[in-house]
Amino acid sequence: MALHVYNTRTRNLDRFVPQTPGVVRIYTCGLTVYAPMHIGHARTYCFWDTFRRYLEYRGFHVLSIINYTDIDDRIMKKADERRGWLDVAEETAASFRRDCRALRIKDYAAYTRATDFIDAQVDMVKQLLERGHAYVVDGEVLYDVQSFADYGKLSGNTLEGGQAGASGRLAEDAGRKKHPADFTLWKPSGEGQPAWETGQEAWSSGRPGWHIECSAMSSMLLGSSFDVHGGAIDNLFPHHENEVAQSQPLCGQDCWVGYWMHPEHLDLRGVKMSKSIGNVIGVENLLERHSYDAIRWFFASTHYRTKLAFADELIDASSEGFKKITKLVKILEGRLSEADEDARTIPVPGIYASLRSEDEAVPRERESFVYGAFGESSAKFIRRFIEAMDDDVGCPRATAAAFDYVNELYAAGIESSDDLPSVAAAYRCLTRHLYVLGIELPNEALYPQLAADCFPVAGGGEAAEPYKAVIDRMLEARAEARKAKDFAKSDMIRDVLQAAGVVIEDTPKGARWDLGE
RNA sequence: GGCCUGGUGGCCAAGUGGUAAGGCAGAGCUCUGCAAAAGCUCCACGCGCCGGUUCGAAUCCGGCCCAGGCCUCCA
Repeated sequence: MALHVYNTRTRNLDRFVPQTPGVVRIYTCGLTVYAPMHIGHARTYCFWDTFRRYLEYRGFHVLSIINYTDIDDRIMKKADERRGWLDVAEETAASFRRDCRALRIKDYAAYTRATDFIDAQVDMVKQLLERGHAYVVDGEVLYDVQSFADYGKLSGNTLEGGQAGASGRLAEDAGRKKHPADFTLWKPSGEGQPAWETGQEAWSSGRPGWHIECSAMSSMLLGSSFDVHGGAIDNLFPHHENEVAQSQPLCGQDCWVGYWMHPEHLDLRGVKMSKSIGNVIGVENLLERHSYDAIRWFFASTHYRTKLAFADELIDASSEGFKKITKLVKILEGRLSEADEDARTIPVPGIYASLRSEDEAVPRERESFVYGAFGESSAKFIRRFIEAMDDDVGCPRATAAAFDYVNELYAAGIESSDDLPSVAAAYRCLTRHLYVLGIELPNEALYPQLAADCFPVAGGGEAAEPYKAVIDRMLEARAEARKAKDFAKSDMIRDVLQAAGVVIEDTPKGARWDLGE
């Protein structure tokens, strides 16, 4: 099976074929930068990051851009005499970047700001007016939805239906709008608000409407037609519907955007998170309570088009299982690090290539994951992983495959295996695939190719060094005491270490220790 | 009023015609001086309810019940 994704445009699971072979162009609707990133945003952007990582795993070159809506009433409301609206926008954008990095969301090729593309937006409004898709009322430019036959096709909201609930505004807009669904392309700015000159008589100065930004920026940077347009489910209507109405008539292509993908929302115990209810959890706050990898694993455990029930206890439960995986990685890392480079080198390269099907883009791995004692398990895991991810980015099945893989490795005795090349192959296989899910476990010495693609580690790992010698000495003393069957003494030593947060496990090869959480 | 999801074991969650993945929690066993870790075994005769199609349905069709979302700024 080749990669397929659910396409909102066709309401179908479509085979994923980018316009330019080997290159995927993605535009993602970003935030309106007036408040910091919250847990819901985190889910959305973690999904897009995983999607991007999987495309890259599959051998595609990905060009993805994201926007900041930096001109908005809510931003201006936050401004005061000390901080102008642009400062508010910039500060919020900077915090978004920080939060994204903390979640290991890879950098986008570009972060566009709506106010940097005013000219492109004005130009687009002009064209829409010329083509008869828009009209001017009192200096405001409105899009004429009835001029676009396919209006409503993307979201399923037809112009005929859904007017009852809008009756209040209907009266208000009567005589101004030709149709209640007509939306703003450009509007005059209020008193003291930022305004741009357009050089037009009928709509000389003002600011852009929300929908025109994304249309203008995406087409300008990615081309008149591109592969994937993202955002989250709430953007489907009206935002994406309106974007199509604006862009399709001007793009000169049969189809403006090939694939529309809409990740579902996250909700808190059945209640939608919203600012009015006051149950918004910021990313910063979340990261104080859970590690980034526990969060990403938790996100991966539910399909992106399924509503995700969120609660701290659910992340805790999920990370209980996940720990078993990261723990194995740590154990393997420890064993491999102690060995010479020669002893752990994987001798036969290129076996991985045999797992590819002919018609697929070529994964860039050159490492031989499938090797030696655990090769069978690794091959099975890779097949299941690809099968799951090819089927509409099926992360939950990919995580299940990872659990089974890890269980098989444990069962095959990898913990105490002296066949280090085999251990190294499994280690790479596991960490490389966790990487796709946003779990980064880089080790410069053991897997430099992967480490090069990971975020730099913020030196926490070395903190234990000064204590290592002391702990090792105490464990030696404990081993002697156990040998002499002086269990009172050996348990005492263990208690002391445990009180200090050192977790001890006895293995056939001696005691193993780790710093607990 | 219109449009649209979803209801799977104590909890989370996969699974779109072939006889219920995975995780958490729970039980027993093995190993161990003990503990920890790991392993093994067990844990939904049933997938909201009622009908129907089919050799066969959690999966398709019809009806019903329930929960939720969107139609207004929202990831």
